[in-house]
Amino acid sequence: MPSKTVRPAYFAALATERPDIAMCRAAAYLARAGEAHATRQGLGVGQHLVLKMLDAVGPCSQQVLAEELRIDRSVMVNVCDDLEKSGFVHRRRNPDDRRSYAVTITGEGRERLAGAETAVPSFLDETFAPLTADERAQLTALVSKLMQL
Amino acid sequence: MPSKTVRPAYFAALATERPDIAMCRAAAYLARAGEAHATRQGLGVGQHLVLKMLDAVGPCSQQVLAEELRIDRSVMVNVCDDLEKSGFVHRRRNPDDRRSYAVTITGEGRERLAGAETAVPSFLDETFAPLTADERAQLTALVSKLMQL
DNA sequence: CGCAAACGATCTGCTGTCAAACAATCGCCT
DNA sequence: AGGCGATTGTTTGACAGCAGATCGTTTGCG
Repeated sequence: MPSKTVRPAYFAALATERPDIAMCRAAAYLARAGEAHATRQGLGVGQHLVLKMLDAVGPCSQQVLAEELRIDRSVMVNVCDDLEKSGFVHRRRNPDDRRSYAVTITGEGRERLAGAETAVPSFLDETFAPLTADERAQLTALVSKLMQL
Repeated sequence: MPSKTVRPAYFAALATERPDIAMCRAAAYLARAGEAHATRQGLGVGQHLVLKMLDAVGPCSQQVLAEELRIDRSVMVNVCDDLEKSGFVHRRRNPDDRRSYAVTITGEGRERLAGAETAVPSFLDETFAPLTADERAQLTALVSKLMQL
């Protein structure tokens, strides 16, 4: 989208000097786009990620979900509450350690996840449109290395 | 920092599949590090950026500062308030357009900025330690292109 | 067995950000 | 001239994220 004003464009200079600021601003843009896409789909970003992880690795405690998805515990509570209210997961006590829940995805949850997943590629194509597939892969690799994965 | 548990490490897989999520998590890490560094220096991140831009391009309205630095207008109000209270900037009405301010950096503000700037390189070296200088430049270039700068 | 420490889930309070509304001012248009 | 939409700075309300305390449960250790 072209900018209507031909201002000094100081931000470009700042971005080259402060990669941390540039990353934060880019992430804010991505977060807004993702949130908008998620609400269009009627499924929150966190909810989507939880369903996706449960489908991939099986039942988990909220603790593991929170740590692995980098979502705060106290936020995970509400995410799982909403998912349970919608019937996409069910929580029952882990018989081996009754302190923890075994959060499990339901059949209905799998269907919901499948529907949401089909919309992801086009969303990524839109939001990462300025980058080629190769550049996108480079970016992913660099970010992963930054976080020491 | 090594992780104490050798869990499935699902996040690494998620990061390769969802670059948007990976970017958001990395940016959150950077934001936390930057905020911690800023409070150590006693100058907020936004305040630092405003001083830096004023020093680079001269007096600006809060609107221009907000748009260029990607800070919300209603946040910029408090940032400029604090800077003015500290004596680092002064606001006077623009005589040509009395709706807007001409926010100007003071001599004291320049001194404060210079002190804060000297601490930036070491901060960047710490937070971007996993990346080489070349990779850091690649990352910056990719992020800039993503935001179409 | 009894008790202290640790852990998982939840709740509460605080902080920061953003959207929407509002007053003052400007530019435009007839 | 005058009216009306747009812009600038500000205030307010809502909401997400996070730190810390709480409650129930389990584990370890004498």
